[in-house]
Amino acid sequence: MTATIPALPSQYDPTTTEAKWQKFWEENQVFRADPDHPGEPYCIVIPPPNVTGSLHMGHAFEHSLIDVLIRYHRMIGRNTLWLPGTDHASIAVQTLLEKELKAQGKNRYDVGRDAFLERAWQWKEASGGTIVGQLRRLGLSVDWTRERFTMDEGLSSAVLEAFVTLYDEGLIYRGEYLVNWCPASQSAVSDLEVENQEVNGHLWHIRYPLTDGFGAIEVATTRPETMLGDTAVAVNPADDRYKHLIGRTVLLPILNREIPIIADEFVDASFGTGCVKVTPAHDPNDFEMGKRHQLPFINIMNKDGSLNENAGPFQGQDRFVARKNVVDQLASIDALVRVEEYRHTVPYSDRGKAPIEPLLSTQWFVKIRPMADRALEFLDQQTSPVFVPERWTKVYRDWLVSLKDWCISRQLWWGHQIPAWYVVSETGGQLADQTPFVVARNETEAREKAIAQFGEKVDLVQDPDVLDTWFSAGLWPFSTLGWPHQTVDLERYYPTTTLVTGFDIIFFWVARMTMMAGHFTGQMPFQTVYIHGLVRDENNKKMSKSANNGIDPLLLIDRYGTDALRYTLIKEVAGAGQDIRLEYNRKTDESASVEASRNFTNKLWNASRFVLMNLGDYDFLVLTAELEKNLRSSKLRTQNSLELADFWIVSRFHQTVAQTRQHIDQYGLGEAAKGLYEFIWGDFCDWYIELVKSRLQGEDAHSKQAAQQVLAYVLEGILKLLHPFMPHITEEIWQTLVQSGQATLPTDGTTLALQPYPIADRDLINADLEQQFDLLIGTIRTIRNLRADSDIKPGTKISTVLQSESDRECQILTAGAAYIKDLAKVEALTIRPSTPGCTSGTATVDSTFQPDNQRLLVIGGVGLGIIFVIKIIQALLGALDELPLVPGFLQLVGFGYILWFIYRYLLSETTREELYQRYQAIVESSLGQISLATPEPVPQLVASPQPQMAAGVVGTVQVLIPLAGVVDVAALRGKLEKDLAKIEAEVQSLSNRLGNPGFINKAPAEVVQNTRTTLEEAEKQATILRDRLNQL
RNA sequence: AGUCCUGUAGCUCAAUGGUGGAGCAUCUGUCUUACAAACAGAGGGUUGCAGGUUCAAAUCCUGCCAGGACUACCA
Repeated sequence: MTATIPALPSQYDPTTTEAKWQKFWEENQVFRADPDHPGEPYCIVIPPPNVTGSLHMGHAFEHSLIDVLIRYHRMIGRNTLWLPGTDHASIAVQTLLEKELKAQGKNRYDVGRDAFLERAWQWKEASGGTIVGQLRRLGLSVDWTRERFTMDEGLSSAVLEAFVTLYDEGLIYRGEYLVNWCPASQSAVSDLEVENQEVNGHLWHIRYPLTDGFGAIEVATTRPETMLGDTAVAVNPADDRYKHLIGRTVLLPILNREIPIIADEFVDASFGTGCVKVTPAHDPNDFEMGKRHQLPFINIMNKDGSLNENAGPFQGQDRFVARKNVVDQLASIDALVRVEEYRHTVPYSDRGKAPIEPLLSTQWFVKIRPMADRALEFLDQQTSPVFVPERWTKVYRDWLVSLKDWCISRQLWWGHQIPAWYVVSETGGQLADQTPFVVARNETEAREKAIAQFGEKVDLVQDPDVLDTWFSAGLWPFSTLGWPHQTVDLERYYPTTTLVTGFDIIFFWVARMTMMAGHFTGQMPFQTVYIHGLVRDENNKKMSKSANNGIDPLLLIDRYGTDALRYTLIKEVAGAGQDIRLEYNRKTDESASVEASRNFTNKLWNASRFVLMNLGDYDFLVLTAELEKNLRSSKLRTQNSLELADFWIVSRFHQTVAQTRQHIDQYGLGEAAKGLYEFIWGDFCDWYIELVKSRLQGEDAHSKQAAQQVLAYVLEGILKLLHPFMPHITEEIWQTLVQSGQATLPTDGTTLALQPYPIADRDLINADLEQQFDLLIGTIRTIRNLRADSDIKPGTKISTVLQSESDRECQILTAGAAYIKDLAKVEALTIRPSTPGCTSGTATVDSTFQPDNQRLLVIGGVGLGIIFVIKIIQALLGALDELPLVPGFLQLVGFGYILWFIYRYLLSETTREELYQRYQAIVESSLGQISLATPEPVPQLVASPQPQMAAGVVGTVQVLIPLAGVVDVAALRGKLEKDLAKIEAEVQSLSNRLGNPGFINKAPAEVVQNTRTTLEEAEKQATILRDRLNQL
């Protein structure tokens, strides 16, 4: 059975493993959603990546987060669906294809609409799968059988339905407005597709002479060519400098057009000269002013960005050429006052990468107000959707309140063509702005409508424009599930549970989905919106194409594995929604943080190898079933050879289960991931595995078996807990573990991904036990620490004395004596009580050791030990009888001890048992030394003189290690003094606090009590250290 | 300009108002029979600055400073 195990390499190789399981999951349709599954639905629709895109770190981050949520909910029994897909990205695809055509010396009009679209579909078939293939490498548990595309048949019909309905309801209209024009793509774009960039420009000051000949007025502009379209100059009505000019006219230079000086509140008298040139057809503010004052709207620009016939001598020139020429001419006619260097923001087209021109044109718009108000109602009255983190609610709300009508038409071909047909027969066969139109689901329906209105002889031409990609994206959560048809999926999975996305598209996408969903489905499309942060680069900058600072996730996956990358991204998230930073070295393509996660996968791999190597011939189910039975039948007793360490790790495990679930339920994915790291590496690998090693190699078959059971049980639990975060490696190990060492692909599709997530069993969590273990761990650490400080070689076995005045501490130490000896490499361990105020040199087994004559001394020592015990008994009797007659210091000490001893050990049965165990431990440790072959430190059972000892404190346990050979007293002293100084500072601080009446009176009693307890302990530690120092 | 987020060890981040902890990195030891991608140990802090509230502030309030994001832009 275990034959395959030794063949496992000592380093985990993610490359083959990850590909193997990705293929397995997909082939077995493990993630295919079943509407009939009994669980409560848990559905997430993917934020559709752009079909032209390739995987960037933002995708990797977002999808890792979603996959954790999805895998977790699938494992806790929810009916889970993660629906994937892509959007068609009108402008991006069109730009790409036009570039191709341009390389062939053609444009889209040369090839025609149909051929162009054919090419587009060909391109989509050939290259549109890139991003989808890359998503697969992330190991996402999406249901590929339900993959959608915004231009597939179903979604296209949803778009039609939505458009026609909105139009019929008067929520879509057509009109002439100023839109953001992208001369590069020659299309309108929405406000949101505009990216403002700071540029170094100029502010040109131009003089406009008054037509009546007396003086001139000075205006300033960053776009001097627009002066050709000026139809007024505006001043603030309250501006005393210009009041007298209002109503008079100026002569526009070059064109010599007479334009009025108007008064408008919009003008800021304090900026520049306080005079503004007004170009209503080329500036949004001027557009509003133009409407207010009924000014003429003069459009001076063609759609390609060149100037038109209204630009007079500059007709045909590109806008930037014209700008220079206009400036030159203004200078030549002395109308240019001055040129100022000026830093300002210029709107750029997000896709076309060219400066936007505000341009007057006829477009289609969605009337936003009624839909936004509906979404606001859901938010204000039903707190729907819920935003995580909560602060984004305000951003979302502000946006809904201030939304303006949405321009949805794009002068492009790739996309959903607008279902409006112009009755061109009414306008002489031409499609003009005023041509009447009908809106319908298809041409047949359009023709019927047109005939009804305009008679039999109608010629129809469909609107050539397409809809904004976000129009179809706004329908995504329900159109992908089948809307407008009432499908089983829509019934079962809508509204979806959670939407996970970045805050940069709350406006673009989230608000549009809520508006559309509110309107068409009467409910919000998701219950919760989890807004995650950005991935920043190593310099804390947002990763973006324009900054070219992206880090390729595939490069990191190749180097470290998908699991490592996913885990890194998730572990970095603090709380919900915080930005994360990714360490990266651009020269070597290495990332320290991903490497750390890779190391973690390797740690898990090796821990699992260890477990598998030590399980022998086993049947996984039998092994864990047996343990379950034993854990529950006898809890903390040890009849089943389960011991302290076993109960401890089981308790820690269930604690971790509870904590992990709680974190994930509250979107604390980073905390959950970090918690698992600590448990797996810290508790399980560093402590538990080390603790069971001797049992696995020991003689006690029952103890060995118990350890095997616990190892298997906890390891399987770990794999389940970690699966949502690191799906591949956990699947690989789990398959091997449950197949009793075989690592074959299961033929029945059995997978970790469908196993139930661990449930925390409160009965197995034992806080007291964990606390006890903390003392053992602390003690082991202190001994190791003293060893290192004292230059004791790691391989050397030593003697150690642990002394505490606390019964409880002595009990714990005794119970864990074997662990301490094992992990701190202690050969002779003495645990003994110390009376208060008498922390060393009592009449118990003394801790004086000498490095020679060991054999003789040991024999003598054992003898003396026996005599010592007898003496105690004698002293007990003697003291009772002869107390007044036996003076002397030693006897008094002995008597004090005896009284304490009786009280402590002899009055009850349990403490008598403890005494016996202690005695056993002492005997064992002494006998252990007899078998030593080489000279070792050995206890000399004489009270004085004091030896050289390394000393430390943990809790109120004094840890003493006798030192052999030449001892650096100064170093010992330095160490002790340093420790003491630290403790004394703490004592001082605590005393001060307790000496403050305000604190005693006002602080909660519990806090005061805790402070007192801490002070007592600190004082004890200080006493111990001072004592030790005195004896040096 | 407005809104929001973030300033804690060299780096990345923790700490229900109760007196600052991890992981990486560094340094020192160790190839101890799962793992050197490891193990054991150590050092490292005026919590951005200045006030205020409080018995008590990294935490709450105010103002600055720095970084970042978003929105709107003044021609």
